[in-house]
Amino acid sequence: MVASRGAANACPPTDKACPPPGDSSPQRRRRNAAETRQLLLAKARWRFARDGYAATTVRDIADDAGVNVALINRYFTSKEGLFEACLTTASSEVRRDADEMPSAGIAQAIAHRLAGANKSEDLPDALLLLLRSSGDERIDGLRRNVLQSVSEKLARAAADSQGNTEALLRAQIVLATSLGISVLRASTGVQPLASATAEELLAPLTDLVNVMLPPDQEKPGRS
Amino acid sequence: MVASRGAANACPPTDKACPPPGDSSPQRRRRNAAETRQLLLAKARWRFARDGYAATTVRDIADDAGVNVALINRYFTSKEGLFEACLTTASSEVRRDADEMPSAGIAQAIAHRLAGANKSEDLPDALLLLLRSSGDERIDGLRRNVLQSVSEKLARAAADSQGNTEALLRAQIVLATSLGISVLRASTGVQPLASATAEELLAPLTDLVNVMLPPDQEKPGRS
DNA sequence: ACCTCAAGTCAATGCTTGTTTACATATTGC
DNA sequence: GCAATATGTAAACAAGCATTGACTTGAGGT
Repeated sequence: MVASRGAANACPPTDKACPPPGDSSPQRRRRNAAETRQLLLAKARWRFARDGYAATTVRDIADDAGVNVALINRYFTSKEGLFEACLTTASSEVRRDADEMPSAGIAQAIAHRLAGANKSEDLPDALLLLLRSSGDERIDGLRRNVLQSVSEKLARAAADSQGNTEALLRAQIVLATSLGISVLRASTGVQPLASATAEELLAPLTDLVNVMLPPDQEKPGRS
Repeated sequence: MVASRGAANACPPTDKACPPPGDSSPQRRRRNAAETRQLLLAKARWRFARDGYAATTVRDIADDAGVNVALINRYFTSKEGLFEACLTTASSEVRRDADEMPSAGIAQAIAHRLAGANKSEDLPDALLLLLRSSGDERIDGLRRNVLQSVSEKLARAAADSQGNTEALLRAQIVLATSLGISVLRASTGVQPLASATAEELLAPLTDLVNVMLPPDQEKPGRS
């Protein structure tokens, strides 16, 4: 708390001893630009999603990747460039996922994505990234665009007719639920939500999606 | 983007020209410890909730309050102490609000809180603060405790019988929805959610609460 | 085998940050 | 009014930050 003299910052936001997953790269050629670029991207994405932009230092990312800090500036020109690259890849993942969203079984898809039970497992990180800001206006615009179009796709996937404003609002509330669950799971250990499996999430989310994104035109009964 | 040489940080996370509300304090005695302490607390809470812990500088807060930076350390001993003070006040507000939650009309209460249409208006900030971390384990424990107990209260307010695990999970999902809506409204301008009024939020939230926190024992029908 | 250039490292550099020390000034009890 | 003290200010400190240019080192073509 009170360092003897002029302690600038005594808060490691994430335990250094908790590195991003997938640390064991079996055979990695010692010098391969494309490979280390991808590695930096993956580690950065994990840190940014978990700790936010400001709390993440480029040295942390470089250490996670096991390379020198200067490579970040070489491959991405700046910390902000790296963040933008992370956001771009995450955005396309989320967009693709929203495109593949089936009209039936939306809740199941969401549950599996949130629990990270899917093949990729890093989709929760992609969602979290959409809530992190670097402070740059242009990059924040990207975030807003993704969220907007995903919510529109979600609204259309349910009731594919008119661009009803309330349908869009409801879709954004479902999106807010997904984001909120991601945040709660990642940054607070609230139980039982934090360690709920996809199967356990499925039942509540099914009810939620059914009532918020009604496949038929008429609203559900409101007691 | 690329400052000529050794530019450390070129990212103002929040526009300096967008100061916290309630800037006009009509008559303020020039020297009043309790008053400036409260002022610092209010401005800090706004910044922390909006930009997060790491992206907020003590100089920003002091400038918002119109006082010298050193006063933060005088009254709160450190930046982290100030953050903890913010979190403590916000926690008690959220706890009190959860206590006053009526068994009927939960959705209405949530909608009004989220839209900031209530008297206090700063409850969305209190919710956002519960998602912000300084990296300190002890303070993060406070956050977790509040979220846990609020979700338990929420679960009991709906179905006040058994401490069913699934009921708790559902309550935490409702909490996640509230937090997600707060974040989306505060940090991304996604429309129509960002500028939805309490009245517009009411209908969807009523459906959501009715299905997620069933007042009766039997589950709603799942198609 | 060697030469070359990409891939990676090292050691500053200047800036920002949180914090503190020394100083100024208003307020209050007498 | 006058000291005593609470309240606020200014300047400086040390550490950490992102960034950069000059350097080493390894892989691949000839």
